[in-house]
Formats: sequence, C-alpha cells, structure tokens
Amino acid sequence: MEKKVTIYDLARELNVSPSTISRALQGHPGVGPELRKTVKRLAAKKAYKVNRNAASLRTKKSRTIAILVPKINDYFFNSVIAGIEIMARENNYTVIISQSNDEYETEVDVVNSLLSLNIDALIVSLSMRAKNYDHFKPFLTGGIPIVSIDRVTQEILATKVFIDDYGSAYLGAAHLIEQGCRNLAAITGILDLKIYSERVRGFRDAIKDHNLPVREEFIYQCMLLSEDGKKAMDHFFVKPEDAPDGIFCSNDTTAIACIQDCRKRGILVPDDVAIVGFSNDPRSEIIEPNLTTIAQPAIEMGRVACEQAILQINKPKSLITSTDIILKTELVIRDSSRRK
Amino acid sequence: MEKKVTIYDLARELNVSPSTISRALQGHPGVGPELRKTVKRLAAKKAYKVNRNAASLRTKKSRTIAILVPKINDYFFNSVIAGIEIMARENNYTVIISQSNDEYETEVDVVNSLLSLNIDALIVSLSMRAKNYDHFKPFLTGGIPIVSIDRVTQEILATKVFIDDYGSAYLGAAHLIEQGCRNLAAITGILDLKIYSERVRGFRDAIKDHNLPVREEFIYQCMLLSEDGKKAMDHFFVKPEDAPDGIFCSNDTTAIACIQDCRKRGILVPDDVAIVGFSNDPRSEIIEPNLTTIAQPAIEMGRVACEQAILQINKPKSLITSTDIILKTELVIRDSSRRK
DNA sequence: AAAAAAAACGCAATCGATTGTGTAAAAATA
DNA sequence: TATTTTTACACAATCGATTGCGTTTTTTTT
Repeated sequence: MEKKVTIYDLARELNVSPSTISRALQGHPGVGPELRKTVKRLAAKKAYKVNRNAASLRTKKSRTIAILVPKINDYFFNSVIAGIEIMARENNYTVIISQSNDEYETEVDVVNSLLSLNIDALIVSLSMRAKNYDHFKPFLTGGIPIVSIDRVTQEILATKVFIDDYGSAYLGAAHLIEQGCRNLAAITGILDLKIYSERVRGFRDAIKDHNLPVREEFIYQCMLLSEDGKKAMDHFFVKPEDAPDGIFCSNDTTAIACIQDCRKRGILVPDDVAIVGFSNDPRSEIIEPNLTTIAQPAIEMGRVACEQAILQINKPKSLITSTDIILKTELVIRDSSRRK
Repeated sequence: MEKKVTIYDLARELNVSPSTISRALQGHPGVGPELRKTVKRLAAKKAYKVNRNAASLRTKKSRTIAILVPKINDYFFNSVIAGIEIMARENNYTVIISQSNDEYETEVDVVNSLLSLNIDALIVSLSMRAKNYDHFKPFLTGGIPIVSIDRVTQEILATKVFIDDYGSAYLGAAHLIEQGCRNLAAITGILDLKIYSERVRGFRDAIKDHNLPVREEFIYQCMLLSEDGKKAMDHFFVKPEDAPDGIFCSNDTTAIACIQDCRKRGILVPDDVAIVGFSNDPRSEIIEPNLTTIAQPAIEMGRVACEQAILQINKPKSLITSTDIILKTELVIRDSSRRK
C-alpha cells in the first residue's frame, strides 16, 4: 500500500517549489528548459501521475465526457460509444457511460447523478419515453455543453448529430415501391421523438409522391423490440387478403422479427412482402434473405459527436451554440426487398 | 452560467458550519434530527450536488469503477458492460470505459491513464496480445482491487470471474463427436491466454476420451476475426478429401464465417461439416442453419464482476484476496450441428 | 444543586494541483 | 556602471468536502 507520489514529493526531491513542478510538467514557459527536463525525468522515473481529482477541483475541468444512451448492449449505440471512445482517447479525455433503458425516470436519475461528477460535456441519445427535458437544464445553465445524437430534440440547446431521417425513410419506402410494392406498412418508434416522426413523414411522402394511398392502420407505433415486430405482423395480417406487401421498419430488430414471422406464416420475402430495415445491424447480412437496410455511420457519428463536444468545451461558455450536423446514410439493398 | 451551490452556501443560509452540513447530508449521528431535515430540505431545494472531485480528493474514494475490455462494440463485452453498469448504478458507482482493441500497447496506455483517475476498482478483460502484466501492478500496490473477467490470468492477483472453459469446450467437442464427427478441427484464439488454451485442452481431451486422434494441423490459432474464420477454412480444406467433418470455434464470429464459407464451397452444414461456436451471439439464431453454441451469461458475468469489485473495495486493503468465480455455461444445440 | 456524561455543533487542517502575484537573480539597455 | 527589463522561480490562496478534536449546551446522575 504505497501512497501515490505527488508534486510535493517531486518538489522536495529537487528542492524546488510544487508550483514549479506543476508548471514544468505542463510545459509552461517561465520554467527553465533545463529544470523542466529534470522534472519530467524524475516524474517519469517515480511514475508520477497527476491526481485528476485535485486538478479538476481547482480548474473545474475534468477532462471527462459522459455518454448517456438508451441501451449499451445494442449494436448501433454500441458502435457510437466505440466511436466516442476512440476520439476521446485521442484527445486525452475519459469517457463515462450510462444507460437509460429507454425509461424516462432512469434518464432523469442518471442525468442528476452526472451533475455531481463535474463532467465537461454530455453526449446523449434520448430515451424513448421522454416527458420533458428539464433535467438537462442544469448543464446548460452550468455551461456544460450537450451534444445530442441520433435521437435529438429541438427542445434542448445542443449540438445535434444525426442523420437525414426523412430522406432515408423516403428512400427506403420509394425503393419498396420501385420493387413493385403497392401497399406499404411501417413499424415506427414512439412518434414523440423527432427521429421517428421524421421517418414516418418520409415514409408517407414517398407513398404520396407515387400516388399511392397511405394506410393509417398500417403505421404501427411501438418500442421497436423483437416482440413488437411480431405484434406488428399480427396487426398487419388480421385480414391476410388485405395485408401489406412491403414493410418499412425503423430498426433492424423489428425487420428481422418480421422476416422470421413471415417464414412461420409461409409468406415469401421479398415476393409476397418486401422488407426494409434501419441501421445495418450485423444480423442483417446473416438473416435469410439478407435484409435491405439503411446503413448509418454509427462509429463516425460517435467520433463526430465527441469532436463537437470537445469543440464546445474549448469555446468560451457564452458562445454555446446549436449546430446541426447531418451525416449521410446509405440504402443497402439486399435480398429482403429485391424482386427480380 | 450559475456557479454550483456548495456546502458553504447552505451553511451560510442556515447559519451553521459547513462541517455540520456535510455531516447532516451524510446522515452522521452527532447532528440533530431536526437540523438534519432542514439541511436536506434546503439541499434538495437548491439542487445541491456534492462535488465528487472534492470529496474524492479528501477521502481518496471516487465511487468510480473502470472497465477495460478488448472491444466495446462486441456483443459479449457489450453485455458484460451492461451488466456492470446495472450493478454499479444500484450501488451508486460510476462506470468508466475504455477499450484496448486487443492491443498490448493500448492496454498499457489506457491502464496508465486510469492511474490518474483515482478509481476504486478495475474490471478488466485482457487483450489478446498480452506480453506481461506489469502495468497492472500499481493498482495492487496502491490497494486498488482488480477484477479480471473472461480473459483472466493467474499472473495478476485479482478476483477472477470466468466460465469453465475447459468443460464447455469439452462439451462442445463431445457433442460434435456424438453427432458422428470423427475428424475434428478447432479455431482458437491466441493460446497465451488461459481462456483459449483451456478450451483447446477441453477440445483435445474430449477427442482423446472418445479414442479419436487429435490432428494438430486442425487446430488453427488466430485473432478470431471473421476473416480468420475464412482463412481457417482455407487451411482446413487444402486437401478436401482429408478435411474435418466437425469444427469447434472459440467464438461465434468465426463459426458464422465458417458456415458462410461452407455455403460458398457447397459444403453442407451440418451433414458434411458440423459446427459449434462460442458465446451465443444474437447472430447465432439468425444464421442458417442456426448455430450451435456455448451460451455464456454475459450480463450476469458483468453483475458478478461488479459485485466482487464493490466487495473488495469495502474490504480492508490488506485483505485483497484472489477468489475465482466460475459461472455456468450452457450448450445450446441448434441446427449447425444437429444431425438427425 | 453540583458534578459527570452526553449531545450538538464549530474550528481548522487536510487532500493535491493550479495560478496570480511577488521577488531575487541574470541579462539587456542606456 | 547604473538602471531597466527579463527570466526563473517561490509564496500562498484556492477549489469543496471531510473529519479529528475541541467547545458549548443540554441532559443525566448522584
């Protein structure tokens, strides 16, 4: 149980003051180049590490970025986190993670506990069950920048990194129509979230623009879990003779559930029903038939979000701005929608 | 930009000393129940949050647990992380994550930077390219407990949470033999890691115990990436007439790659070659044929690891012990190995 | 009622790093 | 050489919470 070495230890050993040690280590001018080297050498030799708690207490900067996502073990968020972590490391930031489980209460809870931590920035993807966004206010009034990703809202003053949900969904739906579908259905997340309402809007517009009817009962709102996919199928197929021939899903989990459910029902994909998912989950190129899906640059999104966070951190507090950064998606056409 | 409220603010407002505020908030005896309530009420009203940096500096406890895994966006580790996060939250701990990308240098780097952070415990799964474990020593000499998961080593004094790799692999290989395979191959990770050497040992013993020959050239060591799976197939099938009829893979990624490669080669799974994977990745029940695999309780492993970490944290430092906790696995038999 | 014990709270040091300001010595200028 | 400017470093306050110890007040005991 050795105690950690502090700048005082180094100072004593070199017969200089602790402040000089601190400055030397930071490469401050005002410390002779000679002495600076000596200090750094000794620090390395004695395996000195700054006590970040002490430094943070003094400077009010923790070099820590917090991430809050609905679910950690989800492919998309997972990749986003990986992206954030990479960029954070490159810039010598530490990353804290937590999940809301898509529950509003947990989100509030987590956000509150983050307030104790003196984080420099928060990167957040909202929970499905948003009620209001008051719990984020202390960050803004405290000068802590928020970067909102994927599931964003205009109600928080934050840099937003997301994709063109409207356009992506439009593309997906249009693709289904091009493949001959005339009777489209959609599985969507909770429409309170812009991300999902935008996708549905794109879905609708694509149908309208092709002079087809939008069937309201074929827009199924849910939490996008696997079971929800099956329930949606039950819902769509109450009258099998009047069922959709194309389904646009807001994530791959439900899309895969649909494909599996089709198989059970003896419905052919893509011939009877063509299916498009969202995210390009690894499972989508494994399911048979391979899933057509909208690829999102998840890792890239993480990197950009983190980059923006760091940018904001280094900006004068009064200048916290609200930029929107929209990343490109790609429709990856596979067999689940390709009709020869 | 409001400044945060501190115990001094509360103290001034109530005309008591900061120490009393601190004690009241912690529920210390020695503060009247009356006053305690008043303090707590005011604290809540003014949205007071302890400054954890200040507290940590003083107490040398940060209520922070660090996780270091090879890869964040990997299903298994992902789930472990989720499990850790849940348990950590329940106990009011914060979780820090980082990844080594399975590289030794990065691992050393990350570990070193964790030393600045005054973490209370470290939960680590080793990188594939371990050279030595010296970088972990400062934690032990510093009284910071390490919990090692999945990829563990005896060379670090730490609580170890893992599975019965030997037994699981034995079971997997024995299962292949029962299904009629006589010529088994294995894809393994780097054998320096106990987890993989144990699996290979189980694999070998199962073959021996069934009086079959172990073919050394059919044990393929690699990083367990998807490409490695394909390379392994190339290797196994140099002489197609003398190729394995059963493959035991140390993870699902390579197992899936094998199945896909078999399809390309026109090899029937499981009839020509039966395949068993490891981890029960979500993809394993989607690939055709569904992958037989060893299910590991990933989230549970995370929970237990975190629980152990907290246990160690609360133990007198001199009592840091090295417990081994072995979790149960389950052979999930699916179509990739089931021969009728 | 006096003495002892307990309860309730304040004082001040402490954790380790940072940084504005002060000061001596060295270098540059007049 | 005397004076000004620079350089190189030290002093001491500060960040916010915690905690050992001391003091005052209240309660209990004899």
